[in-house]
Amino acid sequence: MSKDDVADALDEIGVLLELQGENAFRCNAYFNGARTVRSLSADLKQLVADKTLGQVRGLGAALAEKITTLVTTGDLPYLAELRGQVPAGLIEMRQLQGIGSKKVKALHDALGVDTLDKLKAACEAGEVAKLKGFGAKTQANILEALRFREEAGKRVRIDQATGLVAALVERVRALPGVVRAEACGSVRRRRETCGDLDILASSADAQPVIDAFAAFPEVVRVLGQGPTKASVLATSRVDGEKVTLQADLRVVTDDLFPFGLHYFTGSKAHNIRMRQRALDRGWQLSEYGLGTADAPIACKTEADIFAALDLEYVAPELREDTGEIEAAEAKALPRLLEPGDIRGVFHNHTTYSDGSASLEEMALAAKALGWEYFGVGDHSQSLAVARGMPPSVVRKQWAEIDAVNAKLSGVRILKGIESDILQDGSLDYDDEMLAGFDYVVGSVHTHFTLTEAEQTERVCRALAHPALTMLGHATGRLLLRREGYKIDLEEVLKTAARFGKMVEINANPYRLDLDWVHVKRAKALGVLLVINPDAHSPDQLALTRFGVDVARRGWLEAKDVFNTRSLAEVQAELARRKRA
DNA sequence: GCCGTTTTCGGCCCGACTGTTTTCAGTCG
Repeated sequence: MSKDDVADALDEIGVLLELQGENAFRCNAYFNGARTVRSLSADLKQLVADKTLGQVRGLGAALAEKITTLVTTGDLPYLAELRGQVPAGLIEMRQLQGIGSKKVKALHDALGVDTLDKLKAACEAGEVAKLKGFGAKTQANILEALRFREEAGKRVRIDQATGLVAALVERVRALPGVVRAEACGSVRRRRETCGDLDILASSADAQPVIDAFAAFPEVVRVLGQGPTKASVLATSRVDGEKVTLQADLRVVTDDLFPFGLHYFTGSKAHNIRMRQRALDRGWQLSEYGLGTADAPIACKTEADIFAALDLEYVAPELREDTGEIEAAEAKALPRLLEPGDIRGVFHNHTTYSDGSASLEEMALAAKALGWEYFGVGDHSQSLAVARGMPPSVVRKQWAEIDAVNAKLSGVRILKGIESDILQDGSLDYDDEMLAGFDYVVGSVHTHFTLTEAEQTERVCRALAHPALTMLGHATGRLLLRREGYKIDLEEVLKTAARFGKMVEINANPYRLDLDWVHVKRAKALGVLLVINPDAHSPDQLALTRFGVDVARRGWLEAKDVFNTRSLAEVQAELARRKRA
């Protein structure tokens, strides 16, 4: 049972308790516990085995016991019991915009409503409006929430969110009287998916900014609008795909901008720690300032806020309360990887398999990005659906690479391959052919339904192969579309460390796999990481930036990432590995 | 349910906005 499975179970307990009217702090303890487990960088099974779960902040005796039961038996009788007490439909009702556990419980208690269909019928019959605490407006809002359930409220990928929020921020900046405007929230923290957009602006006069925002062409519905804040549903086409998200704008005076920026960037868990730290000093921290009412502490930037609390500046990507406060206090934060540190990439496709551009076009696009090398990693022979290359085509590609390299200057094409990891864990092609490549990326593209033990053994066997250089997209997930295959990543990372193999951060925004939590773990285990765009066209090389985001969220520095090295260093290292 | 080293009880971040109320509860972030 993975961390996410355990966290999901804890979240569900929290929701079920809420729906029973349980004390909110007790419910929050489960939500906090879920978040803590989700972002644990240590191995959960190990913590269970060592009986040290209870030492993790946020996990007490009760949660430690339940997590232990979940991890060791794969089941939790307490959760099953709660499920039996609460109709499943109530959880769906709770997910509606504007409806929380209290209202769901009231609807259930008073009207016996326990499905979305019954809720709709009750609203249409006018029964909901008659309830104490409800009214005509609430009833109409519930109907609206039911109608928009399919359209909004869904998370989108970071590339989609970035596109939409950039358009909105640009419009806000152009409004009269706006001094500064920034995207905050999960977009600024560079999470792999986003559920909404947070925008902060500063202006001496908020109302006109709010009113203009609510009338932007991207806005399809205004969810709420006050003097300093507006919530809207905004939509746009990003790369041809329709993206609809809730977008919140807050407008503050410019002297409050740093506090607002910090507050609305979150995460919630990070903010709670920061507020607590302020309280420990007899101060208060909120979006309106730091200090006391009598003695506010002026801050011009976010860095000033951290400094006032005796902390190093914490980059937004690290603000998850996963140790960044402690590290900032000890002045031991990593010097995070920067996009400009990247000097080339290794896993990309050309027309030799399922890419859309030639070797030369791809290499020139890499050069245009300022890179020194472009590693090709077309598909191997077994993957017929992606036009995997039989050995004869590989030799043809090698000849063309030599020819293009002789012609081009300022960029070097490296002869790589994305070799399928076959069902038994062996690599595609025989050893002689594999030895002809500069490096080998090993990836799983088939047999996703093996058991976790089988999949783990398969990948670990590939990692043990002397020819393998790096492991591609470790779980095969497609964000918001497909779960990754079941695999014990802890075992995979330990095996990679044992054999000195690199692990890829696949920068395609559909994948972002290895995820940031495991990136942090990989670094702790001494695994060298490599960021690859898995580009199938020249413009996709720029997707590498999303991989840099993941690396930063995983606390990586330039030295932790192979493709920050120069061409000469890369060639020397690859040659050394082939001799070993 | 978790936490704490002035602790084992009494707190738990806190403000904006909405819709229901006529002072506040619920929801959200």
